[in-house]
Amino acid sequence: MSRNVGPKPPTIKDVATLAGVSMSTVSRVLNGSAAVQDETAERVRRAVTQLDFVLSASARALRPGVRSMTWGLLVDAVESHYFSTLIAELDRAAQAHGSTLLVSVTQKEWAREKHLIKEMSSRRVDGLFVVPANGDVLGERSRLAGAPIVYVDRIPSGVVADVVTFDYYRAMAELVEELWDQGHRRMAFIGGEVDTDPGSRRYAAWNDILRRHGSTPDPELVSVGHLVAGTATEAVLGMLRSDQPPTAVVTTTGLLLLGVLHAIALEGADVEVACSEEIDAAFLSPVPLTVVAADFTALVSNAVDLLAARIDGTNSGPPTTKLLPTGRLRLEPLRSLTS
Amino acid sequence: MSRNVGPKPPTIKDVATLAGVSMSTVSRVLNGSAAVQDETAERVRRAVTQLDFVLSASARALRPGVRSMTWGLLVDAVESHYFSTLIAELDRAAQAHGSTLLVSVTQKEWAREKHLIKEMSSRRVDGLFVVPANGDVLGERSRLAGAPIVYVDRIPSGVVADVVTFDYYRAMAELVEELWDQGHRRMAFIGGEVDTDPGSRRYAAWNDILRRHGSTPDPELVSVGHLVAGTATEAVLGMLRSDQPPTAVVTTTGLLLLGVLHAIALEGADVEVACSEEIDAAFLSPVPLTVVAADFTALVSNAVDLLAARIDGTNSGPPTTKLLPTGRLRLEPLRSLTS
DNA sequence: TCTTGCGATGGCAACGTTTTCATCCTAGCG
DNA sequence: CGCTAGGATGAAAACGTTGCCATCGCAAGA
Repeated sequence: MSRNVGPKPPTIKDVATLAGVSMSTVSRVLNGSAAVQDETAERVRRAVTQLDFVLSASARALRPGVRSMTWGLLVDAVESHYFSTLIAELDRAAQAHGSTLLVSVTQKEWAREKHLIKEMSSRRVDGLFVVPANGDVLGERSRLAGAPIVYVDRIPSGVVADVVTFDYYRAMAELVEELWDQGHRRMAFIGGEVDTDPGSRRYAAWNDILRRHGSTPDPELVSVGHLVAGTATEAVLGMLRSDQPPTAVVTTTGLLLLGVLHAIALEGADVEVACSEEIDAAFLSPVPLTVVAADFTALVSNAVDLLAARIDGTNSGPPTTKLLPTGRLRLEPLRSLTS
Repeated sequence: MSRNVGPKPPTIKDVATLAGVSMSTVSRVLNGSAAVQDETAERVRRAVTQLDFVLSASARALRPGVRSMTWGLLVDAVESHYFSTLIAELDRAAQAHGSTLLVSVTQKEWAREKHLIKEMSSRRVDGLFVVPANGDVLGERSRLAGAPIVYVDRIPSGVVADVVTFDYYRAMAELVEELWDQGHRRMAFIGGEVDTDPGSRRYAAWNDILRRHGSTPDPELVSVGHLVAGTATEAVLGMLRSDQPPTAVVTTTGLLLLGVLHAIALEGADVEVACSEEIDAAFLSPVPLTVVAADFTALVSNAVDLLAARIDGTNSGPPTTKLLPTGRLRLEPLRSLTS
């Protein structure tokens, strides 16, 4: 049970001693917070490299009013392409800004999100990006003090807060409109969670557009609550094998799209498919596909600008919600089933 | 430019005052580090909830010998399924252990990896998981003191360190052997970076197995250095259109597999494909597919056990390298091109 | 009754920084 | 030559927490 003690990391005091100056001077050189004579500064810098010294973020964070140059990102779950893209873009943006991004996972549990917000705050991140989980029934979210928060992609329930997300309602509305224009009258809807954002916005759009055209969605063709691809596959198989199969299938996430395509490939069915998210294997689809193209770079740059303005106090106005527009991508199958 | 100052978060002193005890007692209650009378403890706990107090991780980390109950994960890049799986599993494991996982991205740059290791150490994480980037020519990696490090998935170059990875050499060797046994004599190899781990292990296996069978890989059928799917697609297209097309294509990552399948789908070619990584859209493949199945749960639990033992000093022996075995998955196409 | 021992609690130093304040030195000016 | 202004540097007080040590009170044993 020998304690694992490597040689303790050097402190600012060690650097000071080696350079023959005071701790204050070292601090000034490292932060550029005050003028230091060139020669002295050079000596300090040499000592720093020689000792391979880095300032202790913990000790630094203790002083009030000091930026940690660290941002936090709380993501609800780590499934799909969508999540990697978000992290990659945010990390790039943070790096460009000179900050470090720390990521953690809430597993879609509100209790965990709350805990992690506190945890990150206690590590004194300058600000937080959060993909909110559901479950805040007591409106606690609004009472979370500490670092400023920008909610990303999902709209948190029952709180006025800074949010940046895509206009998922409009995106889905356009998908359904397009299918309608193509003449499809028997469309199926395969969805995930529809009580919570952004599933709720997509589901609402689906219903609204059909009703606007005087059509009521056939309950046989609506199947929601899917959390994995497998159940979506089964649902679609059932529909395709019925006496009145759909001519088009609308779905929401990339995960479910794979499930849907699986069923279609198994049956060799000839239906049109539309999805609210992209997937990178889209070119393998056996049927025509329309997907919503979301510009994550725009999402991230909006979120970053907003958070940065909150952090440095440039923006102290009321919370804002920003809905970003989306594009659309139509893909014909490379190898049609019916060829 | 109004400073964004919310009401300062409460300190342990505030809790002590409210509960009518000393700071020491509050600390004892919160850490369970010593006996406190039930009634007193209860009063403290009430004060804590009333003030919504959380210990400052920064201040706490300042004391020597105190665990932060935080682990760091440095990942080289955020592409592909592989990466999400790793994070998800590690996060689960950390949570089960009672620790928080902080993730950051090295973007495959050694300088950034080094900086982030220092950064995380300065935040006093108890230990680090690192998917190493390449570029450590000076052997600096071994001189990184601070928290214990377990390298994951990739073997860092030129350093003796704790590593947990899959046996990618064996996995690739088995793939090639299997194709050989099936009678394939013109196999193509599409690879990414082959100078660095794990690409180098895979490339070596490919070469070794062919040579062992007395066959020399046809240079026309070997194309490496692909970083995106597009170039792989072009390479495979060229091969398929030549007068002596391959009968099988071997590739390494999920990203490249998609590129390969794209070419095959475009040409309507009838070749066998093998890949060293899984993809979730495998069922859409137009041709038979053999993929290596890697058990990430095993990878993570091995890494976690190792790190935990290093942290609490249970294991202070020399560094170990662990190569985990892999499985194999054969998938017939749902809808064959030639049907 | 006096002592001893122990359980519960409080006081205080230390952890590694930043920053204010004071001090020192030098150059410039009368 | 004397005085001052100002630039460079050092000393020391926080920041919020933990752990050692001291103190206090009370019960048990002599």
